[in-house]
Amino acid sequence: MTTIVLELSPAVSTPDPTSDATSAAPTSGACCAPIVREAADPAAAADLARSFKALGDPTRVRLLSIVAAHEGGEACVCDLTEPVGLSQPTVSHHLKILVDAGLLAREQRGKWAYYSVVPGSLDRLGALLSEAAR
Amino acid sequence: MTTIVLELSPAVSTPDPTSDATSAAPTSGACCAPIVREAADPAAAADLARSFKALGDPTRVRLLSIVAAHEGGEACVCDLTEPVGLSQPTVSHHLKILVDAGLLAREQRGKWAYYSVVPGSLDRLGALLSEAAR
DNA sequence: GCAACGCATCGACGATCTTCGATCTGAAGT
DNA sequence: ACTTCAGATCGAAGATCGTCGATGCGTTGC
Repeated sequence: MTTIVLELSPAVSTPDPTSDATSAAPTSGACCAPIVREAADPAAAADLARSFKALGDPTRVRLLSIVAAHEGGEACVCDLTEPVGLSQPTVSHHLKILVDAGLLAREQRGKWAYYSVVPGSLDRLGALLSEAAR
Repeated sequence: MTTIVLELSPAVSTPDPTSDATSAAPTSGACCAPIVREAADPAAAADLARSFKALGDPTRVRLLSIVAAHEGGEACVCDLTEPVGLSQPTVSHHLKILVDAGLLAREQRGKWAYYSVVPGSLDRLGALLSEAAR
């Protein structure tokens, strides 16, 4: 979901460059520096935060890593429950969060449920970070 | 802190490729596919998760964006408290979390505290994500 | 010295999250 | 049909988080 777009680029009409507020405010003037670019709007920020929150738990990072480390890039729950040392319901819970975040895909084949990393999902997040740092 | 390193590359001694476990398990065999690469160890995963958790809150994403949008890439608390619509203690709390995560830097100049984005910090996280997706 | 200002810190409260055991749902297998 | 197995879902307990008002600390100005 989500079409995460972080708009940082469009320059906001550069306000009158009369007062140079960069070099501190010596006496009484305001501390505030003018805004040069447009900040991310609340909706985009919430969207981004939702994705990062899914990666904000050590167990989920490990699950993602373990899935990616498996041959074919997929693994079932029984492959994951032991390496992380948590109960099966807990692992299922974390996997659901990663699926909801669009980072993992779930496919049921017979008795087992196979999880795989959604191609490009991590790259997309990484690109957003690099772009935001510009 | 942190020297976050996510080791996903070093191929673990490819186990005997006798049984092809990729194409499901038709009858009784185990569902498990072998591990091809080494997964991130718990310490690295916790380190990564700590950074992502700092970005896992909408307010903090906005703060980071607003700071970056200011001229000179820095802003004081009084610049941030109004755009996010939260109390000053709350904003200070979020800023501290971002500083602890190594994403923001704090510099006190006279009466005001100026926050700026740590150069390369977001790029580093983004690069780790792209690498992990390989 | 004293008041005003910017900001950090300190509890405190409610909300959310992580984890578990217990239970439910489907798919194989006998 | 009944049992078995993989996995999801369901409360519940405990921990963590986000937010606030109140307060403390350092700097600036009178």
